[in-house]
Amino acid sequence: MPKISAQKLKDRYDSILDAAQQAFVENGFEASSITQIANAADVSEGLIYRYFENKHDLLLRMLEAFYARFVMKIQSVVASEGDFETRLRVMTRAHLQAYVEDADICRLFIAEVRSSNPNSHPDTQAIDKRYGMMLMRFVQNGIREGSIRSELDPRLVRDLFWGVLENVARRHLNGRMPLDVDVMSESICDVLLSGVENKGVTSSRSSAGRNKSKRRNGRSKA
Amino acid sequence: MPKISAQKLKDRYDSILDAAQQAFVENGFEASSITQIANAADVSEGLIYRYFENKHDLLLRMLEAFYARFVMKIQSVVASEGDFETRLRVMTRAHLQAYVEDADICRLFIAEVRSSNPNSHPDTQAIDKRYGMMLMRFVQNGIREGSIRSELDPRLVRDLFWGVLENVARRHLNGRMPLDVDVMSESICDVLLSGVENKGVTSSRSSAGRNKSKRRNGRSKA
DNA sequence: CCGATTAAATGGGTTATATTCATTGTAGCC
DNA sequence: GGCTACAATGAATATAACCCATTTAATCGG
Repeated sequence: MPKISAQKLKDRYDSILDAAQQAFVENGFEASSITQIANAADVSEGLIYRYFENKHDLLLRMLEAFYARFVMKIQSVVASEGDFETRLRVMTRAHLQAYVEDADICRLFIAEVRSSNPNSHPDTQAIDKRYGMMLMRFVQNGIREGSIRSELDPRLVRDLFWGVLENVARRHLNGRMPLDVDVMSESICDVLLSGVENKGVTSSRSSAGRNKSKRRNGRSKA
Repeated sequence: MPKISAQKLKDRYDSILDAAQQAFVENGFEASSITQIANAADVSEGLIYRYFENKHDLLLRMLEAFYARFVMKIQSVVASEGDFETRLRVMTRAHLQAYVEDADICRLFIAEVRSSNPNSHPDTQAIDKRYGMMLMRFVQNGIREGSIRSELDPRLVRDLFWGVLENVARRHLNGRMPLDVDVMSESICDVLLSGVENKGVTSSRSSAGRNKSKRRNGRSKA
């Protein structure tokens, strides 16, 4: 056969990837078979192994493509004007929105990225790392602009943002509650910025403002 | 063959579960074979299917057992004396500690619980739910005691706690950074309680205290 | 103590599916 | 037009979960 044009190769590649994505999203990774994907993509089973290393590699490439789109979306939105708080609110909304729109892929994405241990699957780790770096830059900008307390470890702040976003999204995806993206993202930003502590004197107890000074700086240790 | 004593049955069950846990932890779920587990447990392959529905069920039972221990640990520690803040610090430390001690099982746990979609695997969801309920009670106590702002949605607060714990733990497990549990848990509690916002007038910008009143109550909508 | 009963345990057989590879087809080039 | 290099095929292979007919042995009634 021929040394086919680059375009044709790309098309074949894409059609296999598309078929795989649809299969994985509909039936999950395990329940999707190479045969089924091959049929859907109108190629032989063997050909898949010319374009992809194996079934799992097929999943990874699919997730990478999804992730690239995801990051692009978030970044374009974060690059917008406005102070840190505005950008935080916009980003949070976009982030949740993406989860809601592509719930099924997100599940696959999270499962894959979270499960792999670092020794195997460096590709997976790389996806995760890029994601984290984007958030990290975001936080660092916030610190630079003076919107985030500069004594905080930016990595911790990033994990805080990251964690609450993923958790809120996941709960709404796995539960059956519909997620009002606008309302929820606003609440998230509020609590991220202000913390949960009750600074008023509402309490029956006096725990609220207790040893604040000690906490803010001191390593009291336990 | 005999109707064996309940004790003997329990022992067999446990020995299979132990072998499975070791295999899964060392090689991961996929890479562990029933044959290998059967050999390690000194039983025939077929017998495993008398005690467990299938390989995946074996994983679930193993994770349930792990999770039961985990919750017990946390609960015993949270039940301790002290105000909300103290309990929060103690719980956070215990939580991180557990992650560090059983890193490999935690990875399996997270992967399994996070990946499954709600339609399949109700057992998995149940594990997750109990976990969430424990945290939820914790938060509600904090609100009742007046330590957490009562206008916050407790579910959101729970997701905040949950998310940052998991994310911090995961990053340290997957990266190679050692995690200083005491130091990190203190930082986490600080930021959870106080939020990230810079309330001082350090900033070159005026973003810090800008529309605070609007934020605290109003649905400004977007 | 014995043999009948019944459930535990075995392990070879079955099935399902990812992966391979010897073979076939064909696009581009001389 | 034939040559060649590579795309493409799909039957064959390998592996591993899972099934089931058969075997083994605890328990108990006599």
